[in-house]
Amino acid sequence: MSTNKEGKSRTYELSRSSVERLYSYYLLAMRAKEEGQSHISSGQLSKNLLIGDTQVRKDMAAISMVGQPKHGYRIEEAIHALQKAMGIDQVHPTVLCGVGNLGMALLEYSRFSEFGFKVVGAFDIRPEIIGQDAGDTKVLPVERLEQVIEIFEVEIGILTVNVWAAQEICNRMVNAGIKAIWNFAPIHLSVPEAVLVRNEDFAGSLTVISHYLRRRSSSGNSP
Amino acid sequence: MSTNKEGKSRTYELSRSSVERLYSYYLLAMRAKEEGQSHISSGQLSKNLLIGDTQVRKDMAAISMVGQPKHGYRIEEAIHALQKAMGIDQVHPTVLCGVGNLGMALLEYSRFSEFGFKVVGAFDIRPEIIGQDAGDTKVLPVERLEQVIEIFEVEIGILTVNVWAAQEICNRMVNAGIKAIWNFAPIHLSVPEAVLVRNEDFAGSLTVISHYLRRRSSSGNSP
DNA sequence: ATCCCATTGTGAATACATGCACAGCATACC
DNA sequence: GGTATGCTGTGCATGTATTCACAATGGGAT
Repeated sequence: MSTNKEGKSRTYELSRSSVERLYSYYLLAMRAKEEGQSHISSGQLSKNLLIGDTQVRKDMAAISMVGQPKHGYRIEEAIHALQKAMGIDQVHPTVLCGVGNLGMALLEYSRFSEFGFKVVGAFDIRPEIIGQDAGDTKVLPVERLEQVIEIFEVEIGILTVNVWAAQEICNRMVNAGIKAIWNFAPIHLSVPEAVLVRNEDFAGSLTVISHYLRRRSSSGNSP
Repeated sequence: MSTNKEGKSRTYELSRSSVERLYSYYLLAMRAKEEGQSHISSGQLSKNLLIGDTQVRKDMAAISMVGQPKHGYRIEEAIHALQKAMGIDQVHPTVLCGVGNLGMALLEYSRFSEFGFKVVGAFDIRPEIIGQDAGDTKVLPVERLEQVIEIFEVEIGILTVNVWAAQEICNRMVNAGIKAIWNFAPIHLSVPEAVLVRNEDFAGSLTVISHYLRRRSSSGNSP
């Protein structure tokens, strides 16, 4: 496919699960840099995470990083490549709908800016909280949703509304031009194929934990 | 292994990803029951989710459900089996550490009780919020963490503290006897093998979204 | 200049999850 | 009572992610 210098690129495809690991690499690389290291090896990266060193090398190869035998990857280069692959060197205008506890927590989540997520509007339907401060913005009435999305060319919608409102707000976001939705409502949203939906499924996690702790009630049906 | 009536059981192993789906089935089954249905089919379950009907049947088989040809699964029976497989028919004493915005949001997350998670203590280190209401409890000083865990035989720890405090609090939880940790800090905790850690990795989601929206800056290094 | 060795890079093997195709079955209808 | 039907149950095929095993590399020590 695309080539870079020297025709050496392999341009693997970067799988979904690889992408999810990139940020961990990034964090570790940043930390190592602050500690004055000039290189970082796949072994060093893997030891701090729960994955194998082979995996790390494949991921690095997938973002076109070339390491040096005996030294590892040049940190500066690695950080830059990771940022670029993740796309966190770009700013993405974002809106949030549903300023409940969770919504508010997310608005004040400092890490957003590290990813280039810039919240340009927070919306709710409840008159009593409209106008209140919420992170860097004020809470706006949900009627203004489309306007804000169009004016700021918003790309990302965070959905922290009630289940029953989720699909409707989702539709409005999509129609106004949003390209990705971060959904906290326990529902599978139906959207056009071009729109990315990322579900943050607390219920799944709670189920896994509960299942793990389940004490087989040896009673049951065998008297 | 274990057998139930008629020695018909197969006792498949229930995979991690199967477990994550159980709650969706449970929700749909409950809804169908409220609408007066007596049976629910794999097709009906799969149509409302993003998975195939085969998958549903395999999952149901894994929790020893036997369906009736032409009708599907008996709803009462299915709900009971799902509850039991998930373990949400049991109460799990829970503590939460780190009553920031996210912690507070979780404390007021109504869905907890559906899973049998009973928060018996919320802890923080900041004097200014100790004693404040937090969900059903008050915020306690973190020094009391071990006491509460031991007194109430707490099984679950929710970790919503800062990154740099996460491993230390985690250790204290584990030493006091906690069996599962729901971790919101972007770090891979090291724990004894017997302790379950479930990471709620916002960073992973943010990375996936950011990566998806990334505009290939066609500039770069080939001018 | 030569050799050593920690580390990279990758094809092949494995493990796992999902989807397909079809046999089996119990009910409802004729 | 016989038969058609719609759904279950499952072996097999497919696809994807991870791990294994090992060849290749090149800086640094001698």
